[in-house]
Amino acid sequence: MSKVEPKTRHLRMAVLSDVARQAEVSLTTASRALDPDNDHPVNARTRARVQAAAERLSYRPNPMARALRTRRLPTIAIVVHDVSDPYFAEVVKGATRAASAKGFLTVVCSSDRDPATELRYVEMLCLSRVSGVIFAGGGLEEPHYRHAMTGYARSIAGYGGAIVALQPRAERWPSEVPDNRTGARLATDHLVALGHVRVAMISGPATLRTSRERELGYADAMHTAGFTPNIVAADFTTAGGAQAMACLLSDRSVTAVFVATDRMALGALAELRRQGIRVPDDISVVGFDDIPGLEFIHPNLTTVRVPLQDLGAAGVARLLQELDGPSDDPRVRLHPVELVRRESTGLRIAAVGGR
Amino acid sequence: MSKVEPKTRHLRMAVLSDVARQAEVSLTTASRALDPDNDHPVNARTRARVQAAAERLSYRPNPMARALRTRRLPTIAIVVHDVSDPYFAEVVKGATRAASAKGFLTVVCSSDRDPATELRYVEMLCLSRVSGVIFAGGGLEEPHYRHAMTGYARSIAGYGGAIVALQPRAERWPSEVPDNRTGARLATDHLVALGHVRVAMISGPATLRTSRERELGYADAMHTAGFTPNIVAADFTTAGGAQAMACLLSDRSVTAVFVATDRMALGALAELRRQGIRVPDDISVVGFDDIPGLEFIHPNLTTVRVPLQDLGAAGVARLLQELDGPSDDPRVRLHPVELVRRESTGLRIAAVGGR
DNA sequence: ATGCAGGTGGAAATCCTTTTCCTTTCCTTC
DNA sequence: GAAGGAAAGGAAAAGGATTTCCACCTGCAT
Repeated sequence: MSKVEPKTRHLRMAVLSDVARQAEVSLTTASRALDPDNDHPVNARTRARVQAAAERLSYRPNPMARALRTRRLPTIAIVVHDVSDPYFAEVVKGATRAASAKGFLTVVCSSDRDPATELRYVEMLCLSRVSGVIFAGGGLEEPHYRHAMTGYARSIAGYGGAIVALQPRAERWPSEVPDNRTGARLATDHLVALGHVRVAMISGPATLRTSRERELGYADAMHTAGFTPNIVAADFTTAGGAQAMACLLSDRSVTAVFVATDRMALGALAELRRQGIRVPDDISVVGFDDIPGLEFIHPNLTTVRVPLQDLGAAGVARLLQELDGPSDDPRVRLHPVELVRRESTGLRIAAVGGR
Repeated sequence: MSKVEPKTRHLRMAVLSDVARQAEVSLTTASRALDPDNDHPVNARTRARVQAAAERLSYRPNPMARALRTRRLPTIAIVVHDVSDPYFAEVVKGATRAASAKGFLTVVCSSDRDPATELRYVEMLCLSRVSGVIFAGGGLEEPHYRHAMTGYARSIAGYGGAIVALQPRAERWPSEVPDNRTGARLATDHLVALGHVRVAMISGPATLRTSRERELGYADAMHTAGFTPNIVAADFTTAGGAQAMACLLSDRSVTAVFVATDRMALGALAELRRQGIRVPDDISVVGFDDIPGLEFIHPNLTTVRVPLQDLGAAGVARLLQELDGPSDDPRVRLHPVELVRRESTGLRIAAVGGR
């Protein structure tokens, strides 16, 4: 009598055959009528009837059964070095938001910078038949793992999955990457424009292409200014940044440093404070990435803004597009970056005897 | 002649029937021999033979087929307010690591603090038949969504999935939560021990139980000290923290502030710097959570350490345990927290006319 | 010799959807 | 009026594992 639903409503969810029965059509027709692509020959009235039945039973197709048949899950994966690194956290945020808008779930794989862990993740992903994998960090540049990685990549392609990179990876895969080279040039030019001559750079591991691209931009700018580059390599960690800074300080003529990532710049800043060197009065520092939270460190870091969330979202969009079949878009799409001036850079004050 | 594998190796993966054929047993026996639980009556020699065959073919069970049958995916989900908030990022990191060690993938759902988004996520999760959901943040306290949420929760339980909370949630679900009350007491006691009398608190939204628990701890400590509590509510954002701080500063007798989260404390610190008030000389500040990166802000924030990664890992462990059947463990497990003294708190310097 | 218990393992059902293949119907066209 | 073709929709297979039900065999007690 009342409108109360039967208790069992929630216990057993409607399946396609329920819909078919209710609409008095076969399973086939029901499936076809409900196909969002709508490209099957089914009578409009029949379709409406099926859709009504589905609606009434609040039918939702079982993703697992569907995945079993279509060979892929409506899920994408994003692999990063470290989810709790603000850089990756932002990228992941952008990616999950974009994915969920398209009805995809996102699994995140944080490799902790360990190639073996990353490889294990990729194997799991491959087995799980996720629709695609976005490499935001990692991606196994190490030659030792490259072979295994290639195997998995092939296997993913084999079942119709796609791969996208958000970092420069030798164009093996469709990529959405920040314009690292231009960004580094912008940062260096800014320091040069402020009158700095001995501009050093703290870079990342030489094996990572991101490091190399940023080094290239720095070198470009230094060369056009007629100065000689001075690069010291660190490892993309804050501790590494601090150490590199300390090492740089032995050369008392350095008055400006371009640091390849904000995280390392944070370490550099900490080292400078420890040694009682004022920023920007004694030394100017510019970072790269514009990770969130920079407004709480002092002095506020001048840096190069990378549209991190957009990058994540673009990765998802690209992945979905790849899934629809290969397009003729450029394989590598560059995302523009911009210099954001804050407090850590200032005019060089000429002084006797260096610094 | 050579040991090179046939080219097709990667194209078609071995399935159970291949293993069965190779081992000369039926599908049934193959399945049983490979069951990790090892609780089926199968002859040791037969089992060995099957396992050898599986090994040889590098067989991996298809998770989708398995999921279709067993009604759940070897995947867990974690829902948070915001993945790029360091608090959640740490929790997610701990969770993904623990999950992957057990062969589970982790999907992360970042609700951006929007109940509707969260609800959409939970529906997707529910449909996807993930093995379980961990609510690290969110969880739809809003009465308006509570009903829908309860429906999904029931549906998850319906197919054998589990739910775990990492925040105080009225004991509806098994929970792993930080000992908020003790932590707040520790923080307040610390300030009192330093000679502060007018100790104020900046708290979070009144609807969140985390806020309330921390308020309770603060009030406990103030009462035992014989002082009167003074709470101003903000919204857990940095901007909110700054605003609340500004508001508190109108009372010139306040010399110490306990802030319910580090993020808000960062905002408070920024406001203090803006107004030229020295920390800890003029005002002492203590936070809560011990999010990473605090070592880069100045002064280093004294805070209450919450074992964030452990919390995430504990959530996963609890979830997996829940999946094995209900245990008789206490429903809510409290995780100990500890005060970490840094630079933002100091002795109260008595002065004439307040502060 | 008969009966029973317990260890083994096979056949088939099950999970739910998509897709292939096929039949029926109806319309067009020569 | 026969042939050809398109539209509509049904039956069944496929996808790959787990699980239920059952049969067989061995060994032991009656």
